[in-house]
Amino acid sequence: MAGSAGDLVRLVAKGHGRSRAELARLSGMAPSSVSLRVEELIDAGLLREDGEGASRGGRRPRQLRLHENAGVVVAVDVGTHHLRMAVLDLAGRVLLEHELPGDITEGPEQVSERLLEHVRMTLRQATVEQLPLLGVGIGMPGPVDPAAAKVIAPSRMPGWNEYPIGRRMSELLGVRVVVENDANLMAVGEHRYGWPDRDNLMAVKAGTGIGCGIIASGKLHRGRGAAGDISHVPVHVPEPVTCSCGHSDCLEAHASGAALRRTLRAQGIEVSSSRQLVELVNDGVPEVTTLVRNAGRLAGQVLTPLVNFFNPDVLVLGGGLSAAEPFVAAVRGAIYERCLPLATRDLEIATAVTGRDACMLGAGALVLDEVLASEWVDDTLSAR
Amino acid sequence: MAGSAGDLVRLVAKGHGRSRAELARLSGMAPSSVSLRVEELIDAGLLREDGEGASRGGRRPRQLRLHENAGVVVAVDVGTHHLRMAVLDLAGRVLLEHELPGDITEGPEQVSERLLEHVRMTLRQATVEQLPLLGVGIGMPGPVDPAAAKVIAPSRMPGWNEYPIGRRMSELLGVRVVVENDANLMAVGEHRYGWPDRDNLMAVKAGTGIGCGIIASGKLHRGRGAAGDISHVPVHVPEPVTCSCGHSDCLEAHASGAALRRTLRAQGIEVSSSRQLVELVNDGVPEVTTLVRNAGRLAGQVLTPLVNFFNPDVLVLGGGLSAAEPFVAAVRGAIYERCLPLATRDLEIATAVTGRDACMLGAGALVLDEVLASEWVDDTLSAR
DNA sequence: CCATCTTTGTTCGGAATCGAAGTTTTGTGT
DNA sequence: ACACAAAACTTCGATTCCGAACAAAGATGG
Repeated sequence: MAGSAGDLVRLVAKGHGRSRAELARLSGMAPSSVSLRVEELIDAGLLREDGEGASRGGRRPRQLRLHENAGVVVAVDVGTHHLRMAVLDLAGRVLLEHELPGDITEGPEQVSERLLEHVRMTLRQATVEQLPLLGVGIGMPGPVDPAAAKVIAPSRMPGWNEYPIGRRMSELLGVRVVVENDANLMAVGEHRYGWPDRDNLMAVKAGTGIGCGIIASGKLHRGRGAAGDISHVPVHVPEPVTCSCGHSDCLEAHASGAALRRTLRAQGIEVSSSRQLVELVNDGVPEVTTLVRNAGRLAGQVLTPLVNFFNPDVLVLGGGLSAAEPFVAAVRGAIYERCLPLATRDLEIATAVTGRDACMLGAGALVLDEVLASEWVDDTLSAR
Repeated sequence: MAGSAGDLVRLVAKGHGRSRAELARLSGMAPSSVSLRVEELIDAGLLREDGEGASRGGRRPRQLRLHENAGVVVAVDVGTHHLRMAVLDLAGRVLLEHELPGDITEGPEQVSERLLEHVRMTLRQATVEQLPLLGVGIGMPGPVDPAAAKVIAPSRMPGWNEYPIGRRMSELLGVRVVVENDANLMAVGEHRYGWPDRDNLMAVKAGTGIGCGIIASGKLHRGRGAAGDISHVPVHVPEPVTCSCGHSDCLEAHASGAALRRTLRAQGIEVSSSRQLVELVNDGVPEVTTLVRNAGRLAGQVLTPLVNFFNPDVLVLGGGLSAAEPFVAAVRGAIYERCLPLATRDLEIATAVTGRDACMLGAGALVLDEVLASEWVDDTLSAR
């Protein structure tokens, strides 16, 4: 019925449309139509007025925002050793957030059971108790087929291949569920929360594994579904290490958190997580620092041609290793040294603005996009 | 006035909308509105009916096409040693086409003078004499700033830096002129004429230089303006050769047509053009074949990570060297050997469908997009 | 402090768009 | 050969949407 109500809601959600006049400009609709439509959306409980903004030389705009009681989404970041979860309102603001340890190798049944339990528990908390759940976004540390909402051909997740986690959660929670790769989500999250005006962005997630998410023209680029893989690019190293893919000079086999821990173990230094690795770097343990710096150099070596090729506005460095300054410095150095001046002139290289939350927030942003693009908006409108 | 007439024309132009019913489905407009609007467009001379199509179980559709007398665009491919030119109708069909030798090092004044003269001469030919010129698309063999319609920082085009060829042609011809890099245009041309349903495509142009054009989600990806550069990626070679960028292991310095000719000259074999190079390969001259195969291997080595990263549907090989079978075979081999199975499983690797016309046709497609997205459609409608 | 210009938002009549029902023309099944 | 379904348009009344003028609120500048 109401053809373009969704457009208006989406503009408000992204923070681009803050007043009726601005919505009219951005949506191309007539100011009068926008006014009417906004009135309906307010009546339906989707939008609400939020005081007045600053004048720009005339009457002050009556600011609009999404009504905080309209509904919430749940965003989940499933890591190899943790489960992070948040409840977001429709504008993407975090209402609740918590993390618990986990182990993805326990297998899909175990993990999704635990996940489900925690989602339900979280939704019973006072802050969000009465609010309808509209969707769930889940990030997984491996290749994902978003259409089927399954993990496919994962390397460090035994038992997960083809497990239909999306369908399962969707059936049990009764809402739409989107599943996506964690590096892709990091790109989405950083784009949405950190660099909303930069339409071409690469986000490198260097943690236990190494992956990259791509935002092209403001949208997540998936290619045929596997885009962003940088883990099996050959790098220049003296000693070959056999990778899971069968080659011996893959970036992942030499520069991932897992690879670094393996090397340290051979030197008699036992490290259990990427976080501990970074602590050792910050404590100034020379062997570890050298290793991490070298990993950064290798990552930079791989990223250089990709930056020339894709020519992004921003290169975001995230994941556990990005908390280690030598890693970041080495990546920066390699890129500035070897990329074309034309490609680096206006390039921003930054660590993740949203830090450890990037993937989780990306999951939220993705499912929010889906919800706001769905029939839900029109249905809610016509329901009252 | 007529808000969405342009959408309909564009759908017909792209070949997606072939009947009123199909247009209604694709545009989202009501069938009745489409019918009325189409009637107007036919009256205005923009569309015409073109017989009936095959039935799909009911009444046969009355097929629509752009009226061939509505106007034309000129597409130009400025090469280092040639000038190719065509006149296209609004649907992108070639009406006239011709090539003449040229030398880009003569400088911008000389070349654009010659270009202008030939455009004017071509437009006086009987086939297109009465038809209004609506735009010109120009491809240049170097980096281009499309917004300013200038060449920037070219390496093999002395005198061209910042030369405002777009503005100059536009002033003298009185129509809009778009200027774009040749590899980008090859991607556009191949996407439009060869792989219209594949939305992610890489087109490698291996001729005198080496470049790559990117189609992401169906649109030309420009990044910050320099996207697609693969010429200065380091490759593994025994003997360093200093490149114009100051490094010694750039792909371009070892695998471009210019580099191969230089190497052959050192061996006492004088070759004047990429075409002659390919002839020698086809004649089975072993030194040349080895060299070209090695160039293909190097190009493949550079493309491998890019294919993993971008994960396209299609990789198009074009430019002079792509006519040499050993070059193509070596690229294919390198990619299938080292890319991820997930990335190559559904990947098509093909030589340019439109052959030597790719860049020129891409220039036409690009300017056609601009014309059909401009006010021209609405103006023509309201003019009668 | 008042006139003027800007910007925001609303009112209301006319025009464009929709959508449901109808017409035309064809495949399909019996 | 016939009824029936299906697809491609067309007609026409009901609705929506636009756009120009207006009202509200405030900045600017003498």
